[in-house]
Amino acid sequence: MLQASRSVRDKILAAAVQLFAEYGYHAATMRDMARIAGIQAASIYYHYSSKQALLIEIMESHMQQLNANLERIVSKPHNIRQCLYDAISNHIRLHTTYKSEFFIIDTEIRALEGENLGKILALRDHYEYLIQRLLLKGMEQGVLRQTDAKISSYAIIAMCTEVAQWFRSDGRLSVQQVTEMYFQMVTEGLLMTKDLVENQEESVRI
Amino acid sequence: MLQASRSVRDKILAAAVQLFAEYGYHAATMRDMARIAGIQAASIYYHYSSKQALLIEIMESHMQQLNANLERIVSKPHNIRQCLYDAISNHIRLHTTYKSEFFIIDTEIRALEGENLGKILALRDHYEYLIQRLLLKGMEQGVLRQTDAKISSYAIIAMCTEVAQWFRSDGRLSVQQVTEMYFQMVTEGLLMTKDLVENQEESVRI
DNA sequence: GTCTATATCGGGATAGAC
DNA sequence: GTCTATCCCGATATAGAC
Repeated sequence: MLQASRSVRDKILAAAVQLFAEYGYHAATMRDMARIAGIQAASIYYHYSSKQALLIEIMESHMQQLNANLERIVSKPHNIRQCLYDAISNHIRLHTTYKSEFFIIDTEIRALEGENLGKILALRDHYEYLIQRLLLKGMEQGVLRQTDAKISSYAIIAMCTEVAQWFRSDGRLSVQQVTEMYFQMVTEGLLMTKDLVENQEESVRI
Repeated sequence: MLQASRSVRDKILAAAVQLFAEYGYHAATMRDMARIAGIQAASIYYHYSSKQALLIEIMESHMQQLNANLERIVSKPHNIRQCLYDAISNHIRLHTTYKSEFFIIDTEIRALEGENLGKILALRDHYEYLIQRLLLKGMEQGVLRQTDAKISSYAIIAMCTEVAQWFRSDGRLSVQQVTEMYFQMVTEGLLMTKDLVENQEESVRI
């Protein structure tokens, strides 16, 4: 593939990401996309066969990256706590770095046609399976509380995914700060523990 | 308003809820809506001025109900822990009872036009404000750990909202079971605490 | 209040020149 | 590879009869 053609392809894809995220798949138009990419609408079809082809490319490539990273994390011989931290870190890092792309994945599943829907659902299911297996392993080892692994995985994924909706890279919090906050929330929850209460009382006494 | 006209109005609204949730606002058509309601497309416009009017009615009424309930909960002189439980319970109960409606609220914000967007965002902001105030009160009283109230509120809301995406009223879990699981997750997290480890060891020994 | 008929528009996609 | 021109369809919404 020639350099010049790749560049236009990328511009089209970037424009699609921007418009799908801002207006939604159905409300985004090929004409607007072409305008942003600096070409005519018809020229898009030399690079992509349809609007749907753009959607599936955006969704599939990023889901695959998310999954590949998680595969690598859970296959390492780390302890469960570290694995869980890495998994949350990966999820939040990708969802903040590729904010628009993952926002599209999160909100445009309904717009997938034919076998495209199955492809993306399979990737999502596999991701959930990896998280659930991690949680179950943690429960077996006695590191994690006994909970319903499915429900816990949904809760973790939902809260970490939603970061893509409000995170600003020029905001007051860094990706790492957010990751640490979410990890603490997932592992320890919000309630003050007896230990902490005692520590607090001690520090007040001292 | 006559009884006969109210009935058709409700059928149209129900059809809109179903189609907006299934296909998304822009992909849902007035013709399909009319077919489901058992009338012609043109007849819808006697009851609703536009497709957008249907969307805002669905979103506004349910957001108002969610907010009104939370207002009532936080104004009661309960302890913080109970208030937090009631808040989570209210959120999950409404999101499972009016699954499609809240799914629309969660995914079609972008489809709101003109001042409608501002109306819904104001309701959402107020809801977040009430949750944050509850969390801050809990921190002041030493019942809750010191965390960033904004971030914690986002995490709680995100995980409880997502229940609407997978919950089935004929599934294996009741609304109350789900509520208790999520409350435990929010308050205590997943990690096994020292207390629990000791208890577990004791019960093994015994 | 509901209908039939239709105005009006904008969308995705294609044909074929260059 | 990119263009101009256009096809073709389906969408929201309106007009006006009944």
